[in-house]
Amino acid sequence: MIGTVSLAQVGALVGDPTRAAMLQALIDGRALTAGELAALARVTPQTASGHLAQLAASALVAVSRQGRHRYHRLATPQVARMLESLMQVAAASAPPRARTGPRDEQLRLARTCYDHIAGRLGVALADAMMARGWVEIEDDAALVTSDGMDQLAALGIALDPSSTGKVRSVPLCRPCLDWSERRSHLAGRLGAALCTHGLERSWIRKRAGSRALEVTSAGRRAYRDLFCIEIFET
Amino acid sequence: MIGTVSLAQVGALVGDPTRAAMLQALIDGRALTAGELAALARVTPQTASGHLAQLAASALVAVSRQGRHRYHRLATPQVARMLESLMQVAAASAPPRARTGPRDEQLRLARTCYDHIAGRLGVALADAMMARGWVEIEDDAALVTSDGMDQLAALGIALDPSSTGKVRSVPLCRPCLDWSERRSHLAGRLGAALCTHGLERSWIRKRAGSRALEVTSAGRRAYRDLFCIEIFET
DNA sequence: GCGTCGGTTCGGCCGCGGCCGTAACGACGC
DNA sequence: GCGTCGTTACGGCCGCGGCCGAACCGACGC
Repeated sequence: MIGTVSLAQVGALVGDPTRAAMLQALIDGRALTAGELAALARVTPQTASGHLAQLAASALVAVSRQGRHRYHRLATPQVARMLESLMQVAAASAPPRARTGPRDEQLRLARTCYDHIAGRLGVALADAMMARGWVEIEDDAALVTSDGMDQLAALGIALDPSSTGKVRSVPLCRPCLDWSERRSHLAGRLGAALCTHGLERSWIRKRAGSRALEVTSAGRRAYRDLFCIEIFET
Repeated sequence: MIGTVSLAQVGALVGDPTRAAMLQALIDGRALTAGELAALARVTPQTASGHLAQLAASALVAVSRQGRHRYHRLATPQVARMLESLMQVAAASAPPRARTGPRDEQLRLARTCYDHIAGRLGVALADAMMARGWVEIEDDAALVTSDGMDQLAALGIALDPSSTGKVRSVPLCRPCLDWSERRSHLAGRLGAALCTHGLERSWIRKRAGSRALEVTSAGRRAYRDLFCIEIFET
C-alpha cells in the first residue's frame, strides 16, 4: 500500500499541538521568525527550533535567512489548503463549539485564509456576488461569469484570464468551505484579487500577530454600498 | 487561538500509521468491516477496534451495524478530500519515490479517488477533454463548457446542471491534483459522472481490496477510440 | 439450550517522542 | 576585539499512547 507511511508522517507532523499551533499561525501566508513562533506556541526557543527543523525537512515550511533572523512560511499553497481541509474536518467533528470569546469573534468576522478572505465577510461577499450573477457556485466548483468579469473590472479588480479568450467564462474562482461559517466563500484567483484589492484601498487591514482582518470604517462603507453587506454591528 | 487543539487532534488521528492505513483503505468510499480493516492494517482485532472507536468518536468514519458486522466508511466526502490533500503534500515531501512495484504500478495506472478516476487514466482523460475544449482547467478551478456539455450528453454522460440555464457554462468540475502524476485530473460532478459511466459500461472495474481500477479490454478500446488515450501498454 | 464468530473492554507492558537545561555556534552591532 | 541576540546540538526525564493477551458481550445458526 503505497504512500501509507508518508500519509501518517504528514499527519503526525500536524498532530503535535505545538507544531499545529505554528502551522496555524503561518496559514495566512506571512513569514515569521522562529522566536515569534516559539512565543506563539508557548515553548522554549530550542524546542520550537526542533519542530521547525522537522517541518522544514518534510517541506511543509520553507525558511529564508535574512540577517540573523530565519523567516519561516508555509512551503506551498498546497500546504495551506491541506491545513484548511483539516480544520474543516476538525470543526465538523466538534460541533458543540461554545467558545466565543472576543478574539474568536474577530476571527469569525473576517480573517485571511492564506491569500483570500474568510469568515462572515468572506461568505457575505460570496453571497452578494452570486446574487448579482457575477459568479456561480456549485458545491465544489465555481466560476466567474462574463458579466462578473466586466463588473469587477469596473471596480478595479482585473482578472487576467491568461486564456485565449475564445470562451467567455473562465474558471478563476474556487469555493472554499469556511470552517467557522460552514458556508462557501471565494478562493482561487478571484478570492486573492478581492483580498489584495481590499488591502490596497485600506478597506481591510491585517492585524498583527493574528489571522484576523480589521474592517476599516471606509471598508464598512464600501462593502455596504457596493455589496449591501451589513454584518459589522456589535 | 481557536481551533488549534482540534487541528492537532485530527492530525494526530491521521498521524498514527495504523489509523492512516485504515483511512487510506476507506478512501475509495467503500464500507469495510472492522475485521477487514484489522487485517489490512496488520493489527489484532482488538487494536483495530480501539482505533476505529477513536475515528468514529471524532466523526472521521461512520459505522453502520448490519447483522453481527460493523461496516465502517469515511463519514463525509470532506474527509476524503482532506486525506487526498494530505497525500498530495506527502507525495511532494518525499520526491525520491523509487518504489514502483506491481501493486504500485496498478495504482498509478488507474484508481478511484473517492468518487472519481485518478492516476494516469485520470489525467489522460482530463488532458483529452481539455484538448477538445470540453472543459477548461486553471490551476485550482475548472468548468465544463457548453460544447462539452453537449458532447458529453451524446456519450450518455448527463450532467444535470440544476441551474436555471441562463448561463451556458456551469461549474460542474473541480481539478484534483494527482499525488502520483502531479498533474490535475477531473473531480467534482463531472469526475463522478465519468467514473460511474465507465463502471456501468464495464470499461473499468473495481479491484477487490484495493483502490486500483482495472481497465477492461472494452475500456481500452473505448478510451482509445473516444479520447485517443494510449497508456495501457506495460 | 450450546457453539461459533465478530467485535469490544480491560489491564499491563513498553517504546517513542516532546520537553527542558545546559552549552555551543553563528551573525550582527559597536 | 566583545557582548548580545537568535538558533542549534546533546542528554536525560517523563508521560502519553499503541500494542497485545485474556476475558466479556451480542448475534447468528442449529
